[in-house]
Amino acid sequence: MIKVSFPDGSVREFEQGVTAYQVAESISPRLAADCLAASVDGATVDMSHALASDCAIKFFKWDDAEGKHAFWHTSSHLLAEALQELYPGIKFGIGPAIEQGFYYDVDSPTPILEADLAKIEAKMMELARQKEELVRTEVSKAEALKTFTEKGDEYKCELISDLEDGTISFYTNGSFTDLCRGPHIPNTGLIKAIKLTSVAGAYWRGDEKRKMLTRIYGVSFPKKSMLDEYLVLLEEAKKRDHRKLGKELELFTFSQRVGQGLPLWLPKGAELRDRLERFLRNIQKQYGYKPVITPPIGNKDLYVTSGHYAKYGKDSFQPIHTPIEGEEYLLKPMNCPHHCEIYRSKPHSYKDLPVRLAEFGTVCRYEQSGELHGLTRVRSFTQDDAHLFVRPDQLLEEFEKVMDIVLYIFKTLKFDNYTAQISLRDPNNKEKYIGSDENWEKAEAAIIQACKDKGMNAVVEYGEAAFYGPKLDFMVKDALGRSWQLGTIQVDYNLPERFDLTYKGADDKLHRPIMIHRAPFGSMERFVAVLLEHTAGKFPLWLTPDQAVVLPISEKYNDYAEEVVAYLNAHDVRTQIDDRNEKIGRKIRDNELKRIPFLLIVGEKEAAEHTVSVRAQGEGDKGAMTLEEYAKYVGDLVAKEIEAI
RNA sequence: GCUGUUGUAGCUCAGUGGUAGAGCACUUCCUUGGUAAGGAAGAGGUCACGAGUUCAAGCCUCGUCAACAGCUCCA
Repeated sequence: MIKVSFPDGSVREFEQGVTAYQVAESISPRLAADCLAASVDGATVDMSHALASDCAIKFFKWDDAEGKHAFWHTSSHLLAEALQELYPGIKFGIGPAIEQGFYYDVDSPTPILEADLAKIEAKMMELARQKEELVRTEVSKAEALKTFTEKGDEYKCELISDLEDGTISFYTNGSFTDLCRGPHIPNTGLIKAIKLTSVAGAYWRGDEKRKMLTRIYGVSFPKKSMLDEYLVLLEEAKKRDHRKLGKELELFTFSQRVGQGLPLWLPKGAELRDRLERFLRNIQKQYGYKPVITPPIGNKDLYVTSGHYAKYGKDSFQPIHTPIEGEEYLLKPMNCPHHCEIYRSKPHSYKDLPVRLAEFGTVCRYEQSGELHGLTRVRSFTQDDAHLFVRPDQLLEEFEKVMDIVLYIFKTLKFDNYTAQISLRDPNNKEKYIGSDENWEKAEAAIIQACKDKGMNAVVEYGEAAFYGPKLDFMVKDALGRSWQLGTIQVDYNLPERFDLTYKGADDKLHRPIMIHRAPFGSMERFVAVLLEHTAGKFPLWLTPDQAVVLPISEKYNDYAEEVVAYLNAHDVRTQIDDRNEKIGRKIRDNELKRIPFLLIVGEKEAAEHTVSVRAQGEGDKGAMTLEEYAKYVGDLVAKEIEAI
């Protein structure tokens, strides 16, 4: 007999070799039917896993992440089985579960097109209805290689050759056997609804030099109604897409004639962006930053010195050749080298440091065409950039102060579900980076220490550092769950060396400052994009383009409405008039759809009493206020939003 | 850059080889109103661009440009 303990603390005895399923069944058959996978001493296993000794068990259902993961993983095997039947000679890469569904990478002799997805779905459902059991077998490396060599699956053979002998398992469902670690759900009959969402290319093993396989994405559910709900949710998310909202709210546009990835900011968008910039400028002023301005181009030598040319020269807009032979300029791809030259423009004493140079600097990068994405990835964008030149004894404090700025901004704008990511070098690929190990270690230690001091829960990602130094990045997800880097803080020992930056110490000797690169928004473009998706276009009052629209009941009150508009604009409430010849219900509807925070209705009564009837977005009629009262009311709301901390 | 999909009026979209369409927006007129769509009339298109096939191309073929999904990349 073995002792099995449960999450509630209870312990029960079972025969040795009892399966996880049987344990669940002994509690209730209902539970057993709902369980998709189990955890035994912390390792996720199949429900058919036999318990060999005393252990702690936990069951995973659909509502658990592990349950969904097993469900989708099995769905990918079901997809593979369907593909194997429909496309003879097809070869398989990998087919994992992902955050929202699953995919399988395949190499098919006949191309698989989007139009084929319905047919494949139908085949999958047909196979699912046969309630095929997922059977696990453990095999030796030699056997595994033999199986897939005979099958002609070279991708699987490559995967197997990287595995340790003795750890290899196969899973079989129906006619399909796959190399797989598991775990899987008990049988494919649990899969009741399937949607194959897209087909796309994906490089084998993520290497663009290798063959591009066909990747089929899908999502599946244990109930048909869940799929319907999922599709509705997806539609809702698409309504928050910043590209759609940017057009609807007249914030920005693109023109094929101007060029790909080159955003045009419309008046409302430009004003909004200006408010964000002023907001940050005010903060930076308090933190001792000094504004600088640098040109939109720079001599190629500047970027050769910084090392950027060697690393990114090919990905920049190519050198501009001037009428004079031999001169070469680049469109500025980053501001750091310019700021280094500003630092060099005079000698510095240790007493001058830290020097904090800030610039809303517009940069140009020739991003691959396939990478461009709305305002989140463009070829010309403005960084809310600053470079801090600090002494070693100031590094930690200055780094933490930058973190305070980023966190203050996120808090004010209610970005509460960000991820802090410590981006370090790829330890196996150090040649991608410049500078000594010693400097990298110091820089990494400073970031880790700062996160510790601030109690910041950060994930560490290797291989995500900049080529000159490690970073602390703040990642925020868009409406469809794609992660974007917004704020970034970087520690850099390398550019000060390359530019030979110095300050004179108390010892009368020259010392090297350390640079902190930072951009709390990241870029104005990307920040506005993600903000749009987060707020679904309902910006906070202090940022929103039009804070109020005055709606006259009829044309007779247009004159009074104009008075109201003039008064409010003079008292810092951004106000427009809707003087169209329409009924009041129509004007309310149209302006609500434009996400105007306050609608001010004026008719006979208001004109006589010198008031406005206030209708707040999502709240309805708030009654009449005098103009003075309303202006103060809005002013107070705005003040509260900006001092949110 | 790569794989796949798409491109028709300001917006959302219908139109699969034979005289370019709808709804909304826009303009004018009627209506002058009290908290989410009042009525009528009108104007608006080089069917992304360029070649080709055809008696005839928005529709078929090829190329270019751009957008979308994903991969790769991201100073």
